[in-house]
Amino acid sequence: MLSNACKYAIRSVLYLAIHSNESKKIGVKAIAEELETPQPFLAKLLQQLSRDNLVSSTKGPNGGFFLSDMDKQNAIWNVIESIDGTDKFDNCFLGLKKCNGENPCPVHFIVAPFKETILADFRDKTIEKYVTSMQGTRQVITLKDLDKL
Amino acid sequence: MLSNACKYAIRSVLYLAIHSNESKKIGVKAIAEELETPQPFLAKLLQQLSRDNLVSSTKGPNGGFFLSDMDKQNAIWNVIESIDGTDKFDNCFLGLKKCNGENPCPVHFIVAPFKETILADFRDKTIEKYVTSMQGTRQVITLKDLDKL
DNA sequence: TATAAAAAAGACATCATTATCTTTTTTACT
DNA sequence: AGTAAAAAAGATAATGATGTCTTTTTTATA
Repeated sequence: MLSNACKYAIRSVLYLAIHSNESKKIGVKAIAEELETPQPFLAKLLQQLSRDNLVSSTKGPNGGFFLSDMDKQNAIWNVIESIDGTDKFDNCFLGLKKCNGENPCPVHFIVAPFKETILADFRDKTIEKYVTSMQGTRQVITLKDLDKL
Repeated sequence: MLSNACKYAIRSVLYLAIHSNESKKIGVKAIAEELETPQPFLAKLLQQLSRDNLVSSTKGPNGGFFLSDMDKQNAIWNVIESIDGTDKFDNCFLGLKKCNGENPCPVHFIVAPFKETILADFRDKTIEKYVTSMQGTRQVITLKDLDKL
């Protein structure tokens, strides 16, 4: 569904939302170690997110990445747009060019409700809200890739 | 979600389920033209499906591919196993190695119900039943890739 | 001002997917 | 038997995703 790149990016954004702020910036190295993702690859992704104003950054000593309060008003959807593009969410599960309620593929009505649900979540729920609901449960730990628990 | 290869394969199987039988075999060329997929690539996929006994074939003049009644008792799931493998269905949407109800990623409870639904459909509904429900509506036409309608 | 730390940028390497092309095997039919 | 049609198999090519390495730019601070 999502590329590795996009998964890394989403997890980074959520990680930064939880652990960083204007006065506590975090470097690529630390983020990559924490999320257990390839460091130079993640650097590219953070650059891209930075270009699209989804994460903030400062260069130089004590520099790093962080999420401003404004950044936290973005949605996961914006991250997906930035890294993968969102075309795939429009596409038919079986790859048909014209597939819709009028002219459905054999799995259309199985897949369509899910798309609605997940798209609504990704589009409408801000990063900030994600953090809130993560802190409600103990989901914070699960941003890591590994099974260290 | 599914690779192109797998989408082509599923559509081919459904196409054969509708249009072929023991005494009406169809060649790769015709299938590829009908579904508008790359012909030599589709040939590879049909070979793979044939090795896994998901489609039947005979060589030589008047040979071709077809679905026997037994073949029609398979599920879409078997096609996915054959072409893509089904690992991706076990994996977390955000790529976390340990993600489950006990230890959920931030989107776990959004994604999990869908997985159940679609997996049940893919695993338990036979090709034959797919054909029946396709013929109930007019979904047959939508196996094509293009918007000719 | 010099230095070092950090992101930004660009070039390169690797791998899987997608796709094509060629040769071989099988088999019906003349 | 010979031929032609079709799948099966194998080798090769093109592309995009993934990942690494090196250089440049920016900036805090000694």
